[in-house]
Amino acid sequence: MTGYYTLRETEKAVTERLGGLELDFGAMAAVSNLHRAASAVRNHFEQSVLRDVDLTWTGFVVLWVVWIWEEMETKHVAEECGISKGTLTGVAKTLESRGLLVRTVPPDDRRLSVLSLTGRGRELMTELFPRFNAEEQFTLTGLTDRRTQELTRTLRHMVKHIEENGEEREARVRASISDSKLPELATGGRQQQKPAGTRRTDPRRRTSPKPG
Amino acid sequence: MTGYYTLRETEKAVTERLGGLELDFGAMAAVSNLHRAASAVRNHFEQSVLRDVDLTWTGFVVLWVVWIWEEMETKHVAEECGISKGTLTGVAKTLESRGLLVRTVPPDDRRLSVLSLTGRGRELMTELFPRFNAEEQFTLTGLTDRRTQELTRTLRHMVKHIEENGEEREARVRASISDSKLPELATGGRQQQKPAGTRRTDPRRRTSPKPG
DNA sequence: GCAGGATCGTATGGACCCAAACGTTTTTGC
DNA sequence: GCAAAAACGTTTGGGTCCATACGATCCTGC
Repeated sequence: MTGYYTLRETEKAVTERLGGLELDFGAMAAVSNLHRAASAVRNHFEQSVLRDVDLTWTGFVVLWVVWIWEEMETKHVAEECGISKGTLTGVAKTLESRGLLVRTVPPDDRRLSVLSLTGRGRELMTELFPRFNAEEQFTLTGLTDRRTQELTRTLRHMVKHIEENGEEREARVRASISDSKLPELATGGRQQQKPAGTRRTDPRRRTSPKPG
Repeated sequence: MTGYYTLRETEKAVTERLGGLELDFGAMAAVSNLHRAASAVRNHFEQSVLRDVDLTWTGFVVLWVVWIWEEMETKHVAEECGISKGTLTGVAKTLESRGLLVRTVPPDDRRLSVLSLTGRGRELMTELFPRFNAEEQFTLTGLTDRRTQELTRTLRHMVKHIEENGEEREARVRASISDSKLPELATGGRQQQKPAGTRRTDPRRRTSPKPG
């Protein structure tokens, strides 16, 4: 039903492939199912509430954030939506062309750009969001309130941990990898020659979309 | 630290925006954190183990699936990876050009295309995957085995429910929406005029990546 | 045998997505 | 005051991603 192969078959195949190496299959299953579930949920929204209003997932999330906060600088919108500011530029342009959102430049700081919904944008969200929320409930059908809360708590824990310790960990991991033979293995010798020298300013996007 | 606004502020703002409407904030928080966590985890992998071997998330998942199953028809690879077959064509081409994977056409059915890793592809995964698994563990730091298992169980439950009931639900939701004023609202009157007539064959991608 | 249909992988177009580079505007240091 | 630095949104280039529309190949019924 779900996958082409069962869990047990997969684990067996992985074990064969990795022989004696010590692997944490529990962590593997958890992380794997995290992406599986997120993908299934997102797909469900795209195929139900979003499809006939012709909104992408990202477009909807942007509308949602701007709707909730009335108006917001693009930088913060990108952070809240979990996308890069460069991506947001394009998405906002699309939504603006459809008359759902406007961009304004505040006179006191003309570097900024502030997003806000149009009347029709607000009307759309007022009509759309309750349906969206109903599908959120649908995706959790069969779970008790207690289990849903436990799920939320666990996920929050992961997010917090990664946000607090991820950057340091990433640096360490990358250092270890660059000392290994992995890079040449991956590219086949012909190096990618990244300029790497001049880092400008703002890096790294936020980890995620929507509220807390 | 984490977001620009706190959870409580967000809920307050949502409540203001939706006044008396009945919303399930618990479901909202769970679904929201699901995406937040998935995004944080994926981002962590991209910035740690994948970055200096110059693999995208999707590229890695494709390699992983092909690695585990030795060789596999592209259709099934796409399903297992949670991407469309059209997307896979491009990704496979990229990986092939880097000498990590090869495509072969079986003589008995020349419509098919079968993927398998090259020697270097296998070597890469043997070296890379244990590091990947270590980061999976890292993302779950601080959770007991019991909580991790509970997380997995809950997520599996969601995936299963959506896979079994999603399609029907989506049809119902879309019917309800097309009876409402939402479509015109969203597009501003000027209809999108989708051809809509000729549905060919295979629709709908699989919901997810990686094992069970 | 041989049309018609089903199913395969691929090509295309448009949206998304990030990293990096860029130009403008504001802030900082002196 | 005024250059240098910082911060902003946007642009660009390359890759992913889906839906759709193919062309090619198998399969089916007659």
